[in-house]
Amino acid sequence: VAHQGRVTNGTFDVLKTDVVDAARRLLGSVLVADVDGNRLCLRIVETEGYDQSDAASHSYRGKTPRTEVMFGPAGYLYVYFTYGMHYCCNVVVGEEGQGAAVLLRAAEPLDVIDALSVRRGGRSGIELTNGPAKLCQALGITKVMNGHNLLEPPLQLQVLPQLPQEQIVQTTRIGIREAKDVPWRFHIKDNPYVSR
DNA sequence: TGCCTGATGTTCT
DNA sequence: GAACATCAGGCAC
Repeated sequence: VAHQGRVTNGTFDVLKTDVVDAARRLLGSVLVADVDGNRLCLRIVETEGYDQSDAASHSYRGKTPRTEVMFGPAGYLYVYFTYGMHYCCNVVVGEEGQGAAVLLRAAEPLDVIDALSVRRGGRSGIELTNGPAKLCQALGITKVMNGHNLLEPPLQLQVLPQLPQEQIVQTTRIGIREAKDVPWRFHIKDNPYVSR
């Protein structure tokens, strides 16, 4: 993996697939984040898929200024602001114009970096990154990162080979009102950083 | 351990 | 004006 070294992603062609497949593919993949001068790797352990056919998705009612990035090419970051105080981030997937993205709900830090704890108000352990807004706060992701190309610093994505099926748990999504029964949440089995 | 609520601003009806 | 892809702290059990 890109530990301390160079990230070697050519393209995100592997993400030009349906949202469920992409959400599974992103589990176990690695984020490489530059936080206060440190290069830090995190393993994605929980994802949720959203696409235009889906009443819970921001893209459901078509392209707006807010959702424009969702309709762009795969491999870009879609960041939205919610509940008046939190940011959440998604990886755009599928073909351009499709309006599909995968919410990153939790990740497991592979490096111990104090900067993460500082950004999270002195918290530690699973509390650093076990939720979508916590993850954004820990990594310093805000609206200025909306539309960021994930091939480039300060936040890069390395898509790794898909995990074996027996390590993946599939459930309904969390914290939504519409389309509650759509089972497009995925997480790594028994990983402590998974929310709930 | 689990429910309830306040914080706080953008988007949509 | 209401809803919202959330979180943290408080209180009851």
